[in-house]
Amino acid sequence: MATIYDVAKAAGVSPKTVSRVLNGDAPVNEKTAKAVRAAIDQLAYVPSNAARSMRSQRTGLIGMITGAISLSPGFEAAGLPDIYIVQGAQRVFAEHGLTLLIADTGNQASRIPELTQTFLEHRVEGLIHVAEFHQQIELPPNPRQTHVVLANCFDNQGTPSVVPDDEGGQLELVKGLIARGHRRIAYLMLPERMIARGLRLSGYRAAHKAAGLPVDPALTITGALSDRAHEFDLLWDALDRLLSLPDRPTAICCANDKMAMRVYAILRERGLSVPGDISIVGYDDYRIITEHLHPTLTSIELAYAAMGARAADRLLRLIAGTTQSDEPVIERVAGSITWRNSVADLSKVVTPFQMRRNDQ
Amino acid sequence: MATIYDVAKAAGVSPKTVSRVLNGDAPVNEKTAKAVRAAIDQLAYVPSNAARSMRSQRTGLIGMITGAISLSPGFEAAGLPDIYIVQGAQRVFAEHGLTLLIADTGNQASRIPELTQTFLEHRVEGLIHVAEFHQQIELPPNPRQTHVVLANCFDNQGTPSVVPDDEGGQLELVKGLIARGHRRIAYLMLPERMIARGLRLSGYRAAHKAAGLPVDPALTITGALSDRAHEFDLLWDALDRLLSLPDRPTAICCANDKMAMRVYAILRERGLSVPGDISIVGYDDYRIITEHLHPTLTSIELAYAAMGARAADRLLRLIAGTTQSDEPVIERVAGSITWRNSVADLSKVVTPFQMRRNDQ
DNA sequence: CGATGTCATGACATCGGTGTCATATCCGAG
DNA sequence: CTCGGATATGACACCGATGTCATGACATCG
Repeated sequence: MATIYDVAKAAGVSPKTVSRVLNGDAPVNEKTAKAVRAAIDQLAYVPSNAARSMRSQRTGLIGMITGAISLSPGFEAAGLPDIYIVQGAQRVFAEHGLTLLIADTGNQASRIPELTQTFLEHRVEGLIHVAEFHQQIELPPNPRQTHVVLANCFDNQGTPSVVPDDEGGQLELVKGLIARGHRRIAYLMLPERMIARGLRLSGYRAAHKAAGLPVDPALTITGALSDRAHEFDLLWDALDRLLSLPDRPTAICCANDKMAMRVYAILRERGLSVPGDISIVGYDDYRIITEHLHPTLTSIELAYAAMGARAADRLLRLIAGTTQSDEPVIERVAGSITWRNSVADLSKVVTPFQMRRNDQ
Repeated sequence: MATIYDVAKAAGVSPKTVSRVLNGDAPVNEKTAKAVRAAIDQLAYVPSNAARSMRSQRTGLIGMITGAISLSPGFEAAGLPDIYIVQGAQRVFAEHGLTLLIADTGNQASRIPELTQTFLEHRVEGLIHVAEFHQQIELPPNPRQTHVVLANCFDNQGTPSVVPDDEGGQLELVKGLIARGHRRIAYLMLPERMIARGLRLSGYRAAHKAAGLPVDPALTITGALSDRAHEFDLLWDALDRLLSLPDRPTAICCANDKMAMRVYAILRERGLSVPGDISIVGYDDYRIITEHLHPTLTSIELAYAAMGARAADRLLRLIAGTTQSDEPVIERVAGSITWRNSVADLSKVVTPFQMRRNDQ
């Protein structure tokens, strides 16, 4: 591949002049510059980043490690949208002329040190760890040779993090249901060990408190298991308990859209209509489900792309040294709610005919 | 950051000896090596890939460009799993000690040249273009400075490609239905301009031909639009036509799982049961849908991870110069079918009781 | 007209490794 | 004892850019 010397020779100038044309860091006579550019085109010259970064100490690379980071495995991998975090971040970095290096742990936290080492060899200017679901992690005690930001996870070492606002999200969702006249709102929760479970439950309670409504413990039930086994039975039983309550709930919050999809099926099997007999909301706003289910499912997005972008922003500020001293270590990103047809508005009178029209 | 000179000084040896310890390319006295390793640990030394690759001319980097590559926009982005292609490829490259650089066009084909330029500056050893859905693309007439492989797309320049085996997939799917006693099989097709539409239709026909069955044109209808508008109405009408045929189909092939999900809803609305009254199969095996729908949906996977891995393999062989001369330019990857509860086996007698048990 | 400043360009060192070649040491064989 | 050969190590140049500094050609000003 052609070098800057080849170009210099072809254009009849010194390499340094070619460099100046490329970087525009000093005035070059227009005629000379034209000759240089011609030589560059003719030789299809592409400057070497390796050589450049040796002098400048800037590689323009950012590392990203995805996949299960958790040192304690055992959760079913969501397997899905953490990739949107990557996309969100990539977009921001691209705008700043930075290129993203990515590596996946393939579910083995033990591989993190070697991947980090590789990135350090490439002299990344910063590193983002992305988890598959909101969780606490523990990074190997790596001497911090570079800037690190965590996305969709956090640690107890004070590493800057960007996570979903689970508490605020559930709060808004339940507030919205209350605003639509619902008073008995059930909540099918995530598996026990998941961080989001507790946070969302707090949000659920806070919404009740804000509206002066009591929280009935009979309405909050675990709706999913971490190991996936017997999940359908669990859900069936949970709904059984909810529906046989003396004062049946008018709405059910599901821990995610997948669960909502199953709840649809179970309710249908029992001859109950959504939202006629009972309203359903999901979580994640996983569009392929929410928009294509029938009726379309109300849900709140897990703002993955936004989290990726925010994490990237944060890393850029760390690199630039412009981080505000009063920035919180953990930054929460809220997603927005899309109200679709799975929720009945009990505060208005709705005839069956109107309802049917609304739905699709 | 510490350099090899710092390490050499700390260990009381020459830089070259440190280099030898790192690379093991020449014998080093064990005592010396131990001192060097101690110095490396103590200084937290990480070798610089930039410096190394300047001499060795090997960067260990592979570039990947994702996003809509099509020069003719207008299709609804699948938005889904082209990212699994990235994962599949990443895994293979990691095994070979290569690191993946990724960039996204953000749906603008016009950005490809600049992204390619960036990768060339990083001296990638090869480049993979990934498309969001199976399509023909046209790469800018880039002087080929590096090896290129296409994934999920192909061109007319003879660039090595890895694409899904749409024809074979649909063939097997329909064959499977025929084997289960279905004779009237409808097919709800993809939008007109999509490559996969024609290929799958061929597969559908080939399966009929192989079984000696006639192909009824009334059974193949477009079930989706590229622009998403009025898609639900289109599907409703399509089903209307199918269900009012004198000899109603016993099975419907949907162009993808999303469509199958909607078909479920429409059939239910019409009081038809799946698979009691009619069997449904999807395409893509998008698990979050297929496994959680009720009844679970039979589908054939779009083997994205496998495609990524195959593309990576192919690129590695190109780089190594070990490509077989008789390799076809376009390599097709078949996905496997998972038969779930949405298909009735008409070749056996099934009582309603048994059916219900099978289902979940 | 000489001093000063600006513009355009080049010589040279340098970034941090590794390839090449030279050299020192030690061993056993002849 | 000498020599050939393996073993262990270092000196030095080089990969391809760019930062620093120097220099020559002009233009401007007092």
